[in-house]
Amino acid sequence: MARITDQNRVERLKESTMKLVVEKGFGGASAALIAKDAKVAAGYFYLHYHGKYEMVNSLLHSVYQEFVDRLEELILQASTFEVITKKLINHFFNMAINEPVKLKFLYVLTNDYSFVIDPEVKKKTFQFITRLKEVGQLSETLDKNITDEDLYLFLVINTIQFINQRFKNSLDKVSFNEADEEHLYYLIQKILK
Amino acid sequence: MARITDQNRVERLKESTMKLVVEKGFGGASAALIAKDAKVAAGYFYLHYHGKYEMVNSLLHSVYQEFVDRLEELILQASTFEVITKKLINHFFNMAINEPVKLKFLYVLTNDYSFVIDPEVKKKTFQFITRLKEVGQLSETLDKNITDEDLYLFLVINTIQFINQRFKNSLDKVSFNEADEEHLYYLIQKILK
Amino acid sequence: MARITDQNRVERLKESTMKLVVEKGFGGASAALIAKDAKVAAGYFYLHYHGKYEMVNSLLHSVYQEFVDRLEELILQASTFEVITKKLINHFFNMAINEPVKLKFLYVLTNDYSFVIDPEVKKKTFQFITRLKEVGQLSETLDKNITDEDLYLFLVINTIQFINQRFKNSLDKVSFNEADEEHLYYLIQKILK
Amino acid sequence: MARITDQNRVERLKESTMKLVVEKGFGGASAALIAKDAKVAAGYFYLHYHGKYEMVNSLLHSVYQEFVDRLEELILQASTFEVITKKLINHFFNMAINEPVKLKFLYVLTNDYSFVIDPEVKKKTFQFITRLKEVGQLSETLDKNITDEDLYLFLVINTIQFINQRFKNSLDKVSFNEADEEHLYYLIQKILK
DNA sequence: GATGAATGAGGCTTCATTCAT
DNA sequence: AATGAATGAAGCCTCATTCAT
Repeated sequence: MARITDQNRVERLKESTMKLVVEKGFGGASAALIAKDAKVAAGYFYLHYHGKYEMVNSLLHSVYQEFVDRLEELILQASTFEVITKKLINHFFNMAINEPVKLKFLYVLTNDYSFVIDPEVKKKTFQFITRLKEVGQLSETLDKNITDEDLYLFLVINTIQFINQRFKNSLDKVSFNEADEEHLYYLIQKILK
Repeated sequence: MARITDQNRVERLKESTMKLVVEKGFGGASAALIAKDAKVAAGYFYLHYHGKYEMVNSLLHSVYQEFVDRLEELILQASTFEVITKKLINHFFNMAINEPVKLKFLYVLTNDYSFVIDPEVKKKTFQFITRLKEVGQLSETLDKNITDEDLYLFLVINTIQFINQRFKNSLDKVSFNEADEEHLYYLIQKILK
Repeated sequence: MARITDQNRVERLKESTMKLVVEKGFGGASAALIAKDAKVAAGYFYLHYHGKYEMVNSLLHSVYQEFVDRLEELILQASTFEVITKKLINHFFNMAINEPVKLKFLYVLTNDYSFVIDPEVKKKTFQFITRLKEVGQLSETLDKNITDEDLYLFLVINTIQFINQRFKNSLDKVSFNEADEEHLYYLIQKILK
Repeated sequence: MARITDQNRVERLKESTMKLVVEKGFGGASAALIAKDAKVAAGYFYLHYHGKYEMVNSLLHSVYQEFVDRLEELILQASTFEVITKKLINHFFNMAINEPVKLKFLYVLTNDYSFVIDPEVKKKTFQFITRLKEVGQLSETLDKNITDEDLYLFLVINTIQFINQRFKNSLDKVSFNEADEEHLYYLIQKILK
């Protein structure tokens, strides 16, 4: 019971942190504000993290890790390049719909020189990307000129940018449908050929 | 008569601001740090701006405006879609080589929910983008399925992301050559067809 | 010619200083604000005073001195206690009408523990007050129980308070007429008998 | 559970604020100085007030309110005009003896154009003054020519001025005895008749 | 004489963090 | 485990003052 309460607290804290970091930036999201939004005491998160930076960084990594896990999962399922690609794009669209704050958080912090994804994690990510590239090239569904960086750029970064461009340009709630997803996939596969 | 405003001071201030905002984020780039880096008195920039936010925002807009001006210039020169596209990509590569900090600054702040490009400026930008799309579609060098947002995403955002991915992944000085530019152009034209 | 210009500058500076010290207090009346209001360069008054405090203090003393001079003049004219009293009250009402800012300035700074009238000047003032008391007591127009301090309190401080109470309680321009002056004189003479 | 707000800290803060505002004026009493004098952390009072001005203003109002409360109390006790008057004067002498800083603080800030007593409070005060005037006039112990403003001036402002004149003119500790109080009462009742 | 750009000490305030409860 | 009162370093900014022109 006590355990459950605690998990709720931590969960609320994470949600509030992501929301406020997105809205106000790392500096603008004060510990007091986050705590208040999460309905948690000001000093609460020092029981779980060493400081504000560590908390945000740790959140960033767990959000990023989710993506890496999904990427790994897709690679290991050993399906075709097209399917993997499609499913990866779908992964981000699902986030956009179900956890928009999380996706915005990922967007904001990955485009920042003061937060850097752990080199080990990045390395592992690129191992999967390399693997994916090989899958594509073997089946001749991927342009030979495309490097790992290109693949990452168009598949991952671009998808995140596509969605966030929508979030930013509209003042209302943004909705994404299958047509949007198809459209983006259409564009991306054109590059990757 | 009194001293004339020293343009070198102002210039140093701008450079230091961009550099530190890139390195440490808006919050991490303290006024004292910026002033020190610019070899200027602590309160100096309050003679030119109303506050730190205003200074950074104003810098962002003037950097963004440079891009818009270049875009306008290219559109008005009435050349082909391909030439305009190529020259636009070249514009960012030139920035990457000659003014890397400025490009990083543009990258960081355009990917942030707490800094927003003035709607009027954004609107004007998209008028040029629309114009460019029309040029492309008339000459049948641009895929009909591509929207304004797509064009902006692949031509502008993507180019900035491509370059910054390089900056981030390498610890050393990054250099770009014509081959890189060609490569990116090759990829982009594939999408735009 | 140059001399005339200069005198105007200094005069404007004094007026602006008094006005702003009244409105915003000593701390709130910044040197820049005063200079701007006086249409004078920011560093101008350092040619005449050693600093802001010195300027305000010197102004206070010259305004206070005006009163002392008037008091002396009245005493030396060797008229009756009643006439002197009436004319002293009239002196402040004239200030209220013709130089309200000056009177407010005097009011504000004399009711302040951080500005103190020079002991020498105060001493001299009380010599005149003592002299006045003697005049009153000799002619039996002044209550024997009244001390120097009482006389100063009711004649000087009270008159200033009477006028400033009016200034403060009304939002519009305040006007004083002979009836007001008569009324105050009536009240004061009741005390002094 | 967390610590309970330490009322001693708050009390010390109030004392130090009043003391330093009296000694150095609002501008001269810096937040750091006040905090140090109160033996409290630099940012402490922002937990209780929104800023320095608000703190001082709030203090002024609570000090002024004490006087209004006393005035109300005296009016409601339905005694004679003379008794009320005497007790009111006594109220200020008690403050002078027991809480001299508080009285100086009241003196300094009520004689300042940048601090204004809340109009509602002022209005209520004058309702009591009017009531007092009526009491005086009904019992024919108050001169019919005396207005509300006069009554306030001589009873309240004057008493405060009388005491503060003493404080200012003497370098040593000032003491007040019953004779002083009698003396002032004697003078005031002469006016009010 | 007069200006006003520039300085930098110091003001007000915030806020990450600690710790008594 | 959780709270929130308290701290104080550090942030942003103002402004009295200087001095090159």
